[in-house]
Amino acid sequence: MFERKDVNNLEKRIICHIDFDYFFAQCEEIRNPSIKDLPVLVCVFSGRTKESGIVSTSNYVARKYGIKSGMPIRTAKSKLKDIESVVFLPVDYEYYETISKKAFSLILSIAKVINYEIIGLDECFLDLTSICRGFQEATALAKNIKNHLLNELYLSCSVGISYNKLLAKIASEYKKPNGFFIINPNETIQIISNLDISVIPGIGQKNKRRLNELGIKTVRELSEKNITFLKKTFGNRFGEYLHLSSIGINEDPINKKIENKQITRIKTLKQYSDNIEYVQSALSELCKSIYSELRHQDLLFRNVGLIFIDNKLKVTNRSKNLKKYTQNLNDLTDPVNSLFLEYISTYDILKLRRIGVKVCMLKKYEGQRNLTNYM
DNA sequence: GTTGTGATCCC
DNA sequence: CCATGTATCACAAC
Repeated sequence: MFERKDVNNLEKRIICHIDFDYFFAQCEEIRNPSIKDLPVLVCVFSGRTKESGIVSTSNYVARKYGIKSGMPIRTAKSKLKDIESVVFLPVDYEYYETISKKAFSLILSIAKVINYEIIGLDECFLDLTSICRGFQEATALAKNIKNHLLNELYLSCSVGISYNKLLAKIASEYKKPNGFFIINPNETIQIISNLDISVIPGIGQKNKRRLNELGIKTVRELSEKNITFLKKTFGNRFGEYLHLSSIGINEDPINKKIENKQITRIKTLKQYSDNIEYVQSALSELCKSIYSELRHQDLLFRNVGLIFIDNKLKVTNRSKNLKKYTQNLNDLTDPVNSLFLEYISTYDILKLRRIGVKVCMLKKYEGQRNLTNYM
């Protein structure tokens, strides 16, 4: 009884964050080790022109030259124009997925955790509270995991251990790549205070800039701001989150049962287009792709949305709720078509660059059969 | 509460 | 004509 109380104390948890290093590019290195010492750039080619698209992930050799995620391929090429051999590869999501699955099943075979959370293809949290007696045991376990990943899958990762998710993630980030770092409770403030605010998840380009404009650059400076000020400036929820994060407090639970809330498919058109039939056929492809994902996950949906991105990269959304949950393809394509026609009717000239289809308000199909009697 | 839209993040 | 694809959340308006 007393022990259980301890385990439930959120301050006393043992949380481990594992992050596979430069994952997509590392997968390519695993497939073809001969490219290891060259800059490797895994790219999303949009198909508009031969070179249009962005860099998804690059290895650390490429990063030395200033290559970053999200950078246009053209920009990356100009940064690397003096380098003799550079490897540009298109994303091969399915291949990365197979490596990812192997890696996580290996991790879970070593750490018999009840509570874990997999995020995307390259990240997970493990709650080691109930299987380790302290950070020391957790360290041994984590190093064991690191070794197995490296020896069996040739995969390097960075690991952070601390007593909550926020700090575990900051810790894994801290010594990347192939890193390992622990943040003990009594060291938290000292370690995080001098870090840039961008180490806090949720502070990206926009929020970093806003905070900088308020004179806040480091975590310490953030912690010195009044919480009511932060709430007023950034909204209640995010403001409170910022304040608590700045002093290392985070009580987010680890839970593996986070279900998809939406499924989106976005596509860049080959050329700007106001040709209705052309766009409609593209939309129809996206619908089919979403439909197969819905079937794959056995999900019903109740909301259908469209995303339009025009030649000026302005984003517009249109969506509508359906009368009830459904899994029919027609219940997807019909609203998509009507939303599209509604949207274009408000424009004289339309230059679409990218289009997207989204379904949300998702629900597992299971059990639904029993409920139909009552509907 | 429900519904629709835009902002932001991360890669 | 450099700028992907996907997910989550806040918030306004009803």
